[in-house]
Amino acid sequence: MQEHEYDRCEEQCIHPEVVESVRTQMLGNVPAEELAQLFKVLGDNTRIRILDALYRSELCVCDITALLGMNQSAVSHQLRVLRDARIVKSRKQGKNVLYSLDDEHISGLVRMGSEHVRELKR
Amino acid sequence: MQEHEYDRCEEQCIHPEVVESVRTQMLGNVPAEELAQLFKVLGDNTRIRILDALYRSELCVCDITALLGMNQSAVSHQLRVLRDARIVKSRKQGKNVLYSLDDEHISGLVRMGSEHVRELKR
DNA sequence: TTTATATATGAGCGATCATTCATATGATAA
DNA sequence: TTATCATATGAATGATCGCTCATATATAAA
Repeated sequence: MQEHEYDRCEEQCIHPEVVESVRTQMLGNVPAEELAQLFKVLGDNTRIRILDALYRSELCVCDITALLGMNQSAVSHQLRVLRDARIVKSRKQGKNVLYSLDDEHISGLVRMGSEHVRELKR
Repeated sequence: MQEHEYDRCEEQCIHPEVVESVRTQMLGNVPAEELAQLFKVLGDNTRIRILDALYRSELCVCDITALLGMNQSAVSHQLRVLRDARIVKSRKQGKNVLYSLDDEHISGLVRMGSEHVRELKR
C-alpha cells in the first residue's frame, strides 16, 4: 500500500474525494473572474459613496462632486469605471450628464453588504 | 440677484436642493468605508474561488491549495485576509486547519453577484 | 527525543489602481 | 464667431496589493 503517497498534501491533498466533488461543482474560471471583477469595482470608498448617492437620486457629475467634496476629475474617472462595468448609466441633458444606477441587483448588493457590515458590529 | 454664484458648479453645484436632500440620506463615512472594505476583500479572483469552494464544503488548506492549483503560501495569505474580514472561520483538526464560511450573508452576496454577472451576458 | 508534515508569516518585487494636473471635447450663451 | 461652463481623458505619481521565497510554528509520527 502506498497510502503514504495518497496522503501527501502537495500532490493529492488530504481529502481527495471531497476535493473532486467540490471541483465539479465550482464556478468556471470565467464566471469567477467576472464576479471578482464586479466586487473589485464595488470595493472602493469613492465608488461606494457615488453608488450610495445615486441610490437616492439621479445626479449630474457636479452634484456628485459637491456631495463627495472631491475633485471633478477624480469623480469622472470613477464614473467611467462604474459605467464600463455597467453599474451606472448616463444620459445627457444640456451641458450636464445625469447618472443613475443601471441595475436593481446593485442596490441589492449594497443593501446586503451593509447588513453584513452591521452584523459584524455586534 | 446673484444667480450667477448659485449656478456655479464648483461651489454650489447645479441642483442644491437635491444635493442637500441626498446628503442627509447618505451612509456615514465609517459605514461606507466598511462596506467598500468588504467588497474589496471579495474583489479578487483567488479569494472568490476560495469562497466558491468553501460554499460547497468545509476544506483544509491543502485541499484548497490543490483545488486552486496554486502555491500554499499564496492560499494561506488570502485565507488570512478572509479571516481578518470575518468572512471565513477556521478550526484545528490534528495537523490540519479546516476552513468554512463564517456568515450566511456572504453566500447571499456571491449568489446575487453571480446573478448580476449573468444578466450582463444578455 | 528527532523527523516529517501542515500551516502561517515577514520581506521583497512587480503589477495595479486612485488621485492629481493639464488639457481636450462638447454644449450653451453672448 | 468667441467665451464660458460641464464633463472626459491621458500622463505621471504614490500607494496598495497579490504572489514568491524563505523561514517559523505547531502537530504528529517514528
